[in-house]
Amino acid sequence: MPELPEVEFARRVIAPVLGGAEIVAVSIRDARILEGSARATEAALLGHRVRAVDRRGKWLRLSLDEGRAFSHLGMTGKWVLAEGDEPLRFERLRVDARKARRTRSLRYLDPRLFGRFLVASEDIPAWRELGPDPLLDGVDADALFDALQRRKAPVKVALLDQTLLAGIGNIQATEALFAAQIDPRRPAASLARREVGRLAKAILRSIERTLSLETGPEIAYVEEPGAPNPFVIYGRQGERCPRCRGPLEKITLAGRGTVLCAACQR
DNA sequence: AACGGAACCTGAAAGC
DNA sequence: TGCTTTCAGGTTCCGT
Repeated sequence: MPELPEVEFARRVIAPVLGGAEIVAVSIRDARILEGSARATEAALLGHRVRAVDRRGKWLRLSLDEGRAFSHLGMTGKWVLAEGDEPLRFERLRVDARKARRTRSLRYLDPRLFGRFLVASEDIPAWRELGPDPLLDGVDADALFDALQRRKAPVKVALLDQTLLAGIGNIQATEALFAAQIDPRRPAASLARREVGRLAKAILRSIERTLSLETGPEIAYVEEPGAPNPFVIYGRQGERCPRCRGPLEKITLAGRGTVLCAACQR
Protein backbone atom coordinates (compact mmCIF):
# COMPACT_ATOMS: atom_id res chain seq x y z
CA MET A 1 0.00 0.00 0.00
CA PRO A 2 2.36 2.61 1.02
CA GLU A 3 3.83 5.16 -1.28
CA LEU A 4 4.13 8.81 -0.35
CA PRO A 5 0.38 9.52 -0.12
CA GLU A 6 -0.34 6.51 2.10
CA VAL A 7 2.61 7.26 4.36
CA GLU A 8 1.45 10.86 4.66
CA PHE A 9 -1.94 9.52 5.62
CA ALA A 10 -0.26 7.35 8.27
CA ARG A 11 1.51 10.44 9.59
CA ARG A 12 -1.81 12.22 9.91
CA VAL A 13 -3.16 9.26 11.87
CA ILE A 14 -0.33 9.04 14.37
CA ALA A 15 0.79 12.66 14.71
CA PRO A 16 -2.26 13.83 16.70
CA VAL A 17 -1.90 10.84 19.02
CA LEU A 18 1.85 10.83 19.54
CA GLY A 19 2.76 14.48 19.16
CA GLY A 20 3.46 15.90 22.61
CA ALA A 21 2.44 12.62 24.23
CA GLU A 22 4.33 10.31 26.54
CA ILE A 23 4.75 6.68 25.52
CA VAL A 24 3.34 4.68 28.41
CA ALA A 25 3.30 1.16 26.98
CA VAL A 26 5.08 -0.72 24.21
CA SER A 27 4.30 -4.21 23.02
CA ILE A 28 6.44 -5.90 20.42
CA ARG A 29 4.49 -8.78 19.00
CA ASP A 30 6.88 -9.67 16.19
CA ALA A 31 10.51 -8.61 16.48
CA ARG A 32 11.18 -9.36 12.81
CA ILE A 33 10.20 -5.79 11.93
CA LEU A 34 12.90 -4.42 14.21
CA GLU A 35 16.49 -3.71 13.35
CA GLY A 36 17.73 -3.64 16.93
CA SER A 37 16.75 -5.85 19.83
CA ALA A 38 13.28 -5.80 21.32
CA ARG A 39 14.77 -4.82 24.65
CA ALA A 40 16.63 -1.80 23.24
CA THR A 41 13.63 -0.72 21.17
CA GLU A 42 11.31 -0.83 24.13
CA ALA A 43 13.78 1.00 26.34
CA ALA A 44 14.19 3.77 23.77
CA LEU A 45 10.44 4.37 23.61
CA LEU A 46 8.99 3.67 27.00
CA GLY A 47 8.57 6.70 29.24
CA HIS A 48 9.76 9.09 26.55
CA ARG A 49 7.93 12.06 25.13
CA VAL A 50 7.35 12.49 21.39
CA ARG A 51 8.30 15.96 20.26
CA ALA A 52 7.39 15.65 16.58
CA VAL A 53 6.19 13.23 13.94
CA ASP A 54 7.59 13.88 10.47
CA ARG A 55 7.52 12.19 7.11
CA ARG A 56 10.04 12.28 4.27
CA GLY A 57 9.32 10.13 1.27
CA LYS A 58 8.11 6.80 2.58
CA TRP A 59 9.77 7.17 5.99
CA LEU A 60 8.17 8.31 9.23
CA ARG A 61 10.29 9.78 12.00
CA LEU A 62 9.42 10.20 15.64
CA SER A 63 11.59 12.77 17.39
CA LEU A 64 11.71 11.84 21.06
CA ASP A 65 12.95 13.85 24.01
CA GLU A 66 15.93 11.55 23.71
CA GLY A 67 16.71 9.86 20.41
CA ARG A 68 14.55 9.10 17.40
CA ALA A 69 12.50 6.30 15.95
CA PHE A 70 11.90 5.49 12.31
CA SER A 71 9.08 3.57 10.70
CA HIS A 72 8.96 2.29 7.14
CA LEU A 73 5.77 0.58 6.05
CA GLY A 74 7.36 -1.72 3.50
CA MET A 75 4.77 -3.20 1.22
CA THR A 76 1.84 -3.86 3.54
CA GLY A 77 2.40 -1.87 6.71
CA LYS A 78 -0.09 0.55 8.25
CA TRP A 79 -0.60 2.40 11.51
CA VAL A 80 -4.07 2.37 12.96
CA LEU A 81 -5.68 3.80 16.05
CA ALA A 82 -7.24 0.98 18.05
CA GLU A 83 -10.31 1.31 20.22
CA GLY A 84 -10.29 -1.84 22.29
CA ASP A 85 -7.50 -3.64 24.05
CA GLU A 86 -7.38 -6.72 21.84
CA PRO A 87 -4.50 -7.25 19.43
CA LEU A 88 -5.57 -6.68 15.84
CA ARG A 89 -4.95 -9.02 12.94
CA PHE A 90 -1.33 -8.78 11.77
CA GLU A 91 -0.42 -6.53 14.66
CA ARG A 92 3.36 -6.43 15.06
CA LEU A 93 3.86 -3.49 17.37
CA ARG A 94 1.70 -1.58 19.81
CA VAL A 95 2.45 1.86 21.23
CA ASP A 96 0.21 3.45 23.84
CA ALA A 97 0.61 7.18 24.37
CA ARG A 98 -0.77 9.51 27.02
CA LYS A 99 -1.55 13.16 26.47
CA ALA A 100 -3.78 15.40 28.55
CA ARG A 101 -4.53 12.44 30.83
CA ARG A 102 -5.92 10.45 27.95
CA THR A 103 -4.24 7.28 26.70
CA ARG A 104 -4.67 6.04 23.17
CA SER A 105 -3.32 2.95 21.48
CA LEU A 106 -1.63 2.83 18.08
CA ARG A 107 -0.99 -0.44 16.33
CA TYR A 108 1.42 -1.21 13.53
CA LEU A 109 -0.08 -3.86 11.27
CA ASP A 110 1.99 -5.59 8.62
CA PRO A 111 1.02 -8.95 7.12
CA ARG A 112 4.13 -9.41 5.02
CA LEU A 113 6.64 -8.04 7.51
CA PHE A 114 8.54 -6.01 4.94
CA GLY A 115 8.21 -2.90 7.07
CA ARG A 116 10.81 -1.82 9.58
CA PHE A 117 10.87 -0.03 12.87
CA LEU A 118 14.09 1.15 14.43
CA VAL A 119 15.38 3.49 17.07
CA ALA A 120 18.54 5.55 16.76
CA SER A 121 20.30 8.44 18.45
CA GLU A 122 20.33 10.53 15.28
CA ASP A 123 18.97 10.51 11.73
CA ILE A 124 19.66 7.24 9.95
CA PRO A 125 21.42 7.17 6.55
CA ALA A 126 18.25 6.04 4.73
CA TRP A 127 16.56 9.22 5.96
CA ARG A 128 19.46 11.55 5.32
CA GLU A 129 19.98 10.26 1.79
CA LEU A 130 16.41 10.87 0.65
CA GLY A 131 16.01 13.22 -2.27
CA PRO A 132 13.54 16.12 -2.30
CA ASP A 133 10.06 15.22 -1.09
CA PRO A 134 7.44 16.32 -3.62
CA LEU A 135 4.95 17.47 -0.97
CA LEU A 136 7.43 19.14 1.34
CA ASP A 137 9.86 20.56 -1.19
CA GLY A 138 7.93 20.57 -4.45
CA VAL A 139 9.31 19.07 -7.64
CA ASP A 140 11.96 21.28 -9.19
CA ALA A 141 11.85 20.53 -12.91
CA ASP A 142 15.32 21.93 -13.59
CA ALA A 143 16.89 19.83 -10.86
CA LEU A 144 14.97 16.76 -11.98
CA PHE A 145 16.08 17.31 -15.57
CA ASP A 146 19.72 17.55 -14.49
CA ALA A 147 19.47 14.41 -12.40
CA LEU A 148 17.78 12.43 -15.17
CA GLN A 149 20.40 13.59 -17.67
CA ARG A 150 22.98 11.63 -15.69
CA ARG A 151 21.12 8.31 -15.84
CA LYS A 152 20.78 5.77 -18.52
CA ALA A 153 18.29 3.52 -16.74
CA PRO A 154 14.68 3.66 -17.94
CA VAL A 155 13.00 6.79 -16.64
CA LYS A 156 10.56 4.78 -14.55
CA VAL A 157 13.39 2.93 -12.83
CA ALA A 158 15.10 6.25 -12.11
CA LEU A 159 11.92 7.63 -10.54
CA LEU A 160 11.87 4.74 -8.06
CA ASP A 161 15.29 5.76 -6.73
CA GLN A 162 14.52 7.42 -3.42
CA THR A 163 17.65 9.58 -3.57
CA LEU A 164 16.38 11.23 -6.76
CA LEU A 165 12.95 12.09 -5.40
CA ALA A 166 11.60 10.71 -2.15
CA GLY A 167 8.35 8.82 -1.98
CA ILE A 168 7.60 7.74 -5.54
CA GLY A 169 6.69 4.07 -5.83
CA ASN A 170 5.44 1.80 -8.54
CA ILE A 171 1.96 3.28 -8.72
CA GLN A 172 2.90 6.96 -8.69
CA ALA A 173 5.64 6.39 -11.26
CA THR A 174 3.19 4.54 -13.50
CA GLU A 175 0.48 7.17 -13.14
CA ALA A 176 2.76 10.19 -13.54
CA LEU A 177 4.42 8.86 -16.68
CA PHE A 178 1.03 8.23 -18.21
CA ALA A 179 -0.18 11.71 -17.34
CA ALA A 180 3.00 13.18 -18.83
CA GLN A 181 2.65 10.96 -21.93
CA ILE A 182 6.16 9.57 -21.55
CA ASP A 183 7.08 5.96 -22.26
CA PRO A 184 8.43 4.45 -19.02
CA ARG A 185 11.06 2.52 -20.96
CA ARG A 186 12.77 5.64 -22.31
CA PRO A 187 16.30 6.11 -21.03
CA ALA A 188 16.13 8.80 -18.37
CA ALA A 189 18.72 10.90 -20.15
CA SER A 190 16.69 10.93 -23.36
CA LEU A 191 13.96 13.11 -21.92
CA ALA A 192 13.84 16.65 -23.23
CA ARG A 193 13.58 19.53 -20.80
CA ARG A 194 9.96 20.20 -21.68
CA GLU A 195 9.07 16.55 -21.13
CA VAL A 196 10.62 16.70 -17.66
CA GLY A 197 8.54 19.81 -17.07
CA ARG A 198 5.39 17.82 -17.80
CA LEU A 199 6.65 14.96 -15.67
CA ALA A 200 7.40 17.18 -12.69
CA LYS A 201 3.87 18.57 -12.74
CA ALA A 202 2.37 15.11 -13.24
CA ILE A 203 4.24 13.66 -10.26
CA LEU A 204 2.92 16.30 -7.90
CA ARG A 205 -0.59 16.16 -9.30
CA SER A 206 -0.76 12.38 -9.04
CA ILE A 207 0.47 12.37 -5.46
CA GLU A 208 -1.97 15.10 -4.45
CA ARG A 209 -4.82 13.35 -6.19
CA THR A 210 -4.15 10.05 -4.42
CA LEU A 211 -3.83 11.84 -1.10
CA SER A 212 -7.12 13.65 -1.66
CA LEU A 213 -8.85 10.27 -1.91
CA GLU A 214 -7.70 9.40 1.61
CA THR A 215 -10.41 11.43 3.25
CA GLY A 216 -12.21 11.48 6.54
CA PRO A 217 -11.25 10.21 9.96
CA GLU A 218 -11.67 6.63 8.85
CA ILE A 219 -8.44 4.69 8.94
CA ALA A 220 -8.33 2.97 5.63
CA TYR A 221 -6.04 2.84 2.68
CA VAL A 222 -7.22 3.44 -0.81
CA GLU A 223 -7.93 0.27 -2.71
CA GLU A 224 -8.41 -2.16 0.08
CA PRO A 225 -9.63 -5.52 -1.17
CA GLY A 226 -13.05 -5.11 -2.68
CA ALA A 227 -12.77 -1.37 -3.19
CA PRO A 228 -12.76 0.02 -6.72
CA ASN A 229 -9.40 0.78 -8.32
CA PRO A 230 -9.00 4.57 -7.97
CA PHE A 231 -6.05 4.86 -10.33
CA VAL A 232 -6.08 6.08 -13.92
CA ILE A 233 -4.10 3.22 -15.51
CA TYR A 234 -2.43 1.30 -12.69
CA GLY A 235 -4.00 -2.16 -12.48
CA ARG A 236 -5.99 -1.51 -15.65
CA GLN A 237 -4.03 -3.60 -18.13
CA GLY A 238 -6.39 -5.02 -20.72
CA GLU A 239 -8.72 -2.05 -20.43
CA ARG A 240 -8.85 0.83 -22.89
CA CYS A 241 -6.64 3.86 -22.53
CA PRO A 242 -8.77 6.68 -21.08
CA ARG A 243 -7.01 9.13 -23.41
CA CYS A 244 -6.91 7.43 -26.80
CA ARG A 245 -9.02 4.29 -26.25
CA GLY A 246 -6.06 2.14 -27.30
CA PRO A 247 -5.14 -0.97 -25.31
CA LEU A 248 -3.35 -0.63 -21.98
CA GLU A 249 -0.55 -3.15 -21.80
CA LYS A 250 1.58 -4.45 -18.98
CA ILE A 251 5.31 -4.98 -19.07
CA THR A 252 8.01 -5.58 -16.47
CA LEU A 253 10.66 -2.98 -15.68
CA ALA A 254 13.26 -3.66 -13.01
CA GLY A 255 11.10 -6.49 -11.80
CA ARG A 256 8.05 -4.27 -11.33
CA GLY A 257 4.78 -4.48 -13.18
CA THR A 258 4.35 -1.45 -15.40
CA VAL A 259 1.15 -0.48 -17.18
CA LEU A 260 1.33 1.82 -20.16
CA CYS A 261 -0.41 2.99 -23.30
CA ALA A 262 2.12 2.52 -26.05
CA ALA A 263 0.07 4.72 -28.35
CA CYS A 264 0.10 7.88 -26.29
CA GLN A 265 3.19 7.45 -24.14
CA ARG A 266 6.14 8.16 -26.39
C1' DA B 1 29.70 0.00 -12.11
C1' DA B 2 25.34 -1.58 -13.77
C1' DC B 3 21.66 -4.61 -14.08
C1' DG B 4 18.62 -8.61 -13.65
C1' DG B 5 16.97 -11.80 -10.51
C1' DA B 6 16.17 -13.70 -6.09
C1' DA B 7 15.21 -13.07 -1.42
C1' DC B 8 12.61 -11.45 2.49
C1' DC B 9 7.09 -12.81 4.00
C1' DT B 10 2.01 -13.65 3.78
C1' DG B 11 -2.54 -13.48 1.90
C1' DA B 12 -5.89 -12.65 -1.77
C1' DA B 13 -7.33 -13.62 -6.19
C1' DA B 14 -7.17 -16.06 -10.32
C1' DG B 15 -6.58 -20.40 -12.70
C1' DC B 16 -7.66 -25.17 -13.25
C1' DT C 1 -15.13 -27.31 -3.97
C1' DG C 2 -10.37 -27.31 -3.40
C1' DC C 3 -5.71 -27.36 -4.74
C1' DT C 4 -2.11 -24.67 -7.30
C1' DT C 5 -0.23 -20.70 -9.24
C1' DT C 6 0.41 -15.91 -9.59
C1' DC C 7 0.82 -11.51 -7.98
C1' DA C 8 1.35 -7.66 -4.71
C1' DG C 9 2.08 -0.42 -3.69
C1' DG C 10 9.50 -1.98 -1.11
C1' DT C 11 14.11 -2.66 -0.37
C1' DT C 12 18.42 -5.17 -0.27
C1' DC C 13 21.69 -8.51 -1.51
C1' DC C 14 24.08 -11.47 -4.70
C1' DG C 15 26.05 -13.02 -8.85
C1' DT C 16 27.26 -11.99 -13.66
